[in-house]
Amino acid sequence: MKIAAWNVNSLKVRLPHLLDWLAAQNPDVVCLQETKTEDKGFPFAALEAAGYTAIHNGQKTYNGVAILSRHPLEAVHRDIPDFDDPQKRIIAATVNGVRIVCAYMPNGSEVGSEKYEYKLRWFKALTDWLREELKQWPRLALLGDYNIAPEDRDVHDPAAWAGKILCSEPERAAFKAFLDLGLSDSFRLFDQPEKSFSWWDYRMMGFRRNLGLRIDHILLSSALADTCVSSTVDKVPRKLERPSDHAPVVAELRDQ
DNA sequence: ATGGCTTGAGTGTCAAGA
Repeated sequence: MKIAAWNVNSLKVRLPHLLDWLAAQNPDVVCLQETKTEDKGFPFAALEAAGYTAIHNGQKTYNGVAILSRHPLEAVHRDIPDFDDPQKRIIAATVNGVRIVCAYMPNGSEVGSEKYEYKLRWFKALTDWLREELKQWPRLALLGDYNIAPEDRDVHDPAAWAGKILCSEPERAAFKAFLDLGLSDSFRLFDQPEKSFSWWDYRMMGFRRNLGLRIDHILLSSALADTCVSSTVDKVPRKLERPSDHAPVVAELRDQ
């Protein structure tokens, strides 16, 4: 089973790229972040025609997450339970016995800001919920835009980013809390090229100069990590006209 | 140089992203 995550930065704008990418890569499951639309604006019909059923947790202008699948989606769940949050950042479902959790994690704006405090509270709530999900679903994948670069090697200029948003120690500790649940960063299960990133700033020719961060991740429970045969970043869509600033990340799982 | 692009909202210009 091939699973993927992609922050599309507006599904309305990126739908042609998404449809081309689905046809080229034929993933079984795709988790989308920043659809930036309500359910009524979601392109269910176009995705159905491409062979995908979809579920969406939509919001106007900001956020919005979706799961696309070639297989039936079961036990659909939206939002973090018992966490009061109007922002639509979580959708989950079970596909072929694998619990898929799609997350658009908060950006945080600036270290010390209100949004940063929200970010840290949000991560704590997600971690607490995942601990319970893992009891019910030992085969679990957490995919999406984490808005955290876990290590200095995930940052093009670690000195410039030291202590800054996406790289601060409390954020990295929040990422490590996922690992402490027994999840593995699928990308680091394999040898990877130096300076591998998943996001590049639109400004300053960030992509051409590879001034990026690796902030989009696929974490796998131990039962799933044992079946993982590859984990990569697909930079091809980032090279297109009018791209998302994020590239899709992809992991392949051996069938059980 | 705290800017630089892109998007959605809405039609002038700003918030938000990372």
